[in-house]
Amino acid sequence: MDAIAIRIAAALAPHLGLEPEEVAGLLEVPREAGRGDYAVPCFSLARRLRRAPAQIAAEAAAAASAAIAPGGLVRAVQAVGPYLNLWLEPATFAEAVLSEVALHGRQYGESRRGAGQRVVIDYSSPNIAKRFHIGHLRSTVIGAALVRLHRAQGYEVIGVNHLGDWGTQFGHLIAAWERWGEEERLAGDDPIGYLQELYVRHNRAAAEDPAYAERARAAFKRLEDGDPSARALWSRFRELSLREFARIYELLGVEFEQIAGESFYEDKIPHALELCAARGVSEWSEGALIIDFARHGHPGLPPMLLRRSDGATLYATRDLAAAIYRFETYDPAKILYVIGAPQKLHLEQLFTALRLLGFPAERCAHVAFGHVQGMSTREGTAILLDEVLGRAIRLAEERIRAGEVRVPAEQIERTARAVGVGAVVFADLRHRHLKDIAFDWDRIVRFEGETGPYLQYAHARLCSIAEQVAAVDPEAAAALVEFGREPLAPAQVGALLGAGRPIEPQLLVEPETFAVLRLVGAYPRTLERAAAELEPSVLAQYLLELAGAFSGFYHAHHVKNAEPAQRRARLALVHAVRHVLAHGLTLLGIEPLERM
RNA sequence: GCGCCCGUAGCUCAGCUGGAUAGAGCGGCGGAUUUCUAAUCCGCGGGUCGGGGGUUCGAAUCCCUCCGGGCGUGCCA
Repeated sequence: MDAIAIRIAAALAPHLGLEPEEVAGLLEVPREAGRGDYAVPCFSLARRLRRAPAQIAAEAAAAASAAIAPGGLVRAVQAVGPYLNLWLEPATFAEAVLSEVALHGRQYGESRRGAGQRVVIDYSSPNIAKRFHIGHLRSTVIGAALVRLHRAQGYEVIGVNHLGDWGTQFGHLIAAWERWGEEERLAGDDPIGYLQELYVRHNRAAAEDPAYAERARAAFKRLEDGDPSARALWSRFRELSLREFARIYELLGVEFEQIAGESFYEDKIPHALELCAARGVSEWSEGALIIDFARHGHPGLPPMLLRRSDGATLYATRDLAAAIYRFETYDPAKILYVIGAPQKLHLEQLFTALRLLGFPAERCAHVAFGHVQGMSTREGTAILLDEVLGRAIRLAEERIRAGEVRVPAEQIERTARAVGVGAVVFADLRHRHLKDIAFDWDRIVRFEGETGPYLQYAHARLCSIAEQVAAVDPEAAAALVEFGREPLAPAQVGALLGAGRPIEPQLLVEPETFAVLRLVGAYPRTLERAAAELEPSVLAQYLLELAGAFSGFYHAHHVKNAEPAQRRARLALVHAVRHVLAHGLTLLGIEPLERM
């Protein structure tokens, strides 16, 4: 919980006989005006304090009201039934919030909660030799956001791209190549498209004629057994794919600490299987090696296959070897699997297997998301990510050129890219992601309303205000030059804020201003919650609220044309909002723009 | 068959550790610019929170059940 919440809670905590941290956890913003700036519902305290909620609220309100001092943060406390409603002194609140921003500077919002702990995040993980389609976007952007959110909480994060670069699918590919492969086409300008075509063709053939399926299985077995020609082909296909993916990752601003596909764990599989055998977890059944969970106290869980009857390993085997490797190599506090909801059973099996083997499986979590419907590579119905991003960027560029062009000519391309990508990324991150979604062109490349470009626009506007204020009032800009940048010492903050100082908080008291400050003050706890709940959408929704509140302020009040003292105070607000917006957007993987 | 997930305004979604009169955006209609970016803002209309039952002082939120949709369920990943 952040300093602001604790400061607010501190006014009530002693009268409730609780610690400020506990009260801060209960703090909420009443839905309706007239019920205070904040409220503490007392229901959950009833049992602990052994009194009725309404009585708790009434007594605490009476005691807290009596203790209110002029100039303090809390201006009034009122019990309404079981609620403890409180009104803040806007000037004191403004000072409190802006002090926090000044104190932490560009690190405002971050914490060291996770310091000394490691987190492994397994995300993106596309299959090689297939095109990157819109269904792969989710794991990539959610995973990348979780990586950044955890770093902002002080964790050491190892982002792993667990490429699908092994398995029977390569049997299909190799078999297809050996049957139909044309060297010229692989050397052409769309090698991945060609590989995918081969794969699809072989898969279809296998569906009708079991002989093809058999050849695919045999080809993978050869690959796994180290057959040189199979290996050479595989390695070539893999290189071509990585080159293709690199382009997309660059566009999305995604970097991995480790690109370790399933093949990386090939030589780690024996260790995993030995462990299973040694602990008595695995057994042979119908010629295959399995873990029969029913015999280990998990009656409802279907068995997990570790080795097929022909001896080849499976996805599950490699995932198990990967998890063991990660536990033994990194000793992580968390391992997150950012993988679609359809794989829930598979991960449940994996986690249960790890527990049976004696690993702390409770540290593993499946960050699941609904799949994009109708995206099948095999059926050729997938919409390519390239296509989506390309279209979004093109539309963004048209938009920039259509109106009054504020972007310098040499920046238009870059800006269009940021806006287009921002729209697509935000469209994916803005909601909780368990529900399946139907792909919709119009929705994903929208620039108005609750979108990425809306946030970028708010940010650009903030930059523009700051720039223009600096032009008309260089003294104001100079006075605030340290605010929101490097973290400041308390004495420096004191010199910056207060009556007669550069930033006078008593000038930041209008309702629209208060609404903005309340959100700025809530940023640290929002980041904490987004990371703890593994939900980038928590941050996305918050940023929409903040940008909305700022737009309300913008239309109600002027910065540039205000009186000098007022202008400085509002400029500080502008800096603070700009910082939070830029920081939050960056965490989501969206570039904050200065002009658009 | 069994298991899991989802169902809130015409559409897309917030709200879900139970709590005050269920909120946004899009779309529709009507407005706002002699001043900092109209990719903005303000207003209006729009809901038996899938149906039913239960627990509770109180249910969109928890439990049961039914309906609808999706996914998974031993040799794919």
